Amino acid sequence: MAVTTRRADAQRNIAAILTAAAECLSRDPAASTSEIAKAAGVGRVTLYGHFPSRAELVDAVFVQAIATGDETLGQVDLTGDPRDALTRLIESSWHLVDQYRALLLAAQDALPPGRMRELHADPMARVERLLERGRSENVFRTDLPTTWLVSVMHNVMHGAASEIQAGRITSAQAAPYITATLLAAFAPPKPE
Amino acid sequence: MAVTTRRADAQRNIAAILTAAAECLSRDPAASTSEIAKAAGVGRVTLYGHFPSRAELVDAVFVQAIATGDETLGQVDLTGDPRDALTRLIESSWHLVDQYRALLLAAQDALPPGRMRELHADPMARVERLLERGRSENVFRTDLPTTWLVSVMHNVMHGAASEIQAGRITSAQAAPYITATLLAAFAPPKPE
DNA sequence: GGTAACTCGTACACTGGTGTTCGACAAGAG
DNA sequence: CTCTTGTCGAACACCAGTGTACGAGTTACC
Repeated sequence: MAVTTRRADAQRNIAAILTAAAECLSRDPAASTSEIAKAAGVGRVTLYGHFPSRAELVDAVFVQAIATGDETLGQVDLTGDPRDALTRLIESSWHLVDQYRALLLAAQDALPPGRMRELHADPMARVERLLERGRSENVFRTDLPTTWLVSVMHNVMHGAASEIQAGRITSAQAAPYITATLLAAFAPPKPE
Repeated sequence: MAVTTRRADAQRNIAAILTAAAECLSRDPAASTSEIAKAAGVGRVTLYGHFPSRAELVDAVFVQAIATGDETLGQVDLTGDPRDALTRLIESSWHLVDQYRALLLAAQDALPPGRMRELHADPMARVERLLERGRSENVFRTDLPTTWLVSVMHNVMHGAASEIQAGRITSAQAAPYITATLLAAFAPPKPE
């Protein structure tokens, strides 16, 4: 974008808008630009001066969230027994999902279809790589496509987030539930 | 509802609106009352004459869908090995989910929170009963709450519906994937 | 201190839906 | 055949949000 020389206060405002948007959208996925601007201590016009539309703002917020999230995920030790590695990865991923759930909903109906998946490419590749390794070591099942397993992981986590929001389970219970469920779902089918 | 004496054409129109709404909402969860009225071959005013608000219309459509769906589910044989019974139940449920997915999204943001769950009570009880039986026969795991297992089933199915919509799997593949995943997830943990 | 970049509030146009009102007209029930 | 019930279209008020235009004021930069 050739950010040649933004004035200092402009940069400060952009940052403020970004973090305010993250907060507001996490509280209410349908938060309006007015709310966000107010929360950022900035006029609505200023907001539109930096982000041409609400959609692009949401996109920017989401990009940032993915970036920091993916960085966290990058620090997870994925070596050793794939089952243990997956447990660690789930733990970390779950925290992120739990945290960014509402933001994700916001992105879902503000961004063009496919954009979400595009942005999730890196974290998804991480999971896929681990699953592939587990498959080659015969500790994960190979009778279902890897992409399906990734999808299951994704949906179980988001389902857990819904359960929490509905008050049926607590955030603390969720992680072990998810882990227990997915490890069983991903194990090779019994020889029977 | 004290349907004392509706005139015949009124009843016909109500039915037409209901089925038209089901169609429209299945195509586009955000379908407007104008679209629905037009599809029903009825004036918008007539629609409002029978349903006080869009929300109540969506509710009525949803109630109807649940009723017919639950009837279908009632015909599934749930006796014998719980794993086989679950397979059959998944098969039937999956068809319904696949069919009514968009309608469900419509209900999600037109109905007050909790209403959906309320309407899902019967089909959910059906699943729970089967799971409980399987648990008592030691073919389903007991280390996780039944409600959690129900939630997993729910989310895996809806995840599959998303995958189909995104064109990543086909409707035919979905059922066996779901079954294979859930049977593994619900089995008792290995003694190890 | 001059200048360009930036911000602010108010106001406005536009959009797309919801729900209501009106009066004229059609159709079913008895 | 009449009267009630229902229907129709067009028009309207309303709402909430998005994005734009203007002009005056402020702030950073050199």
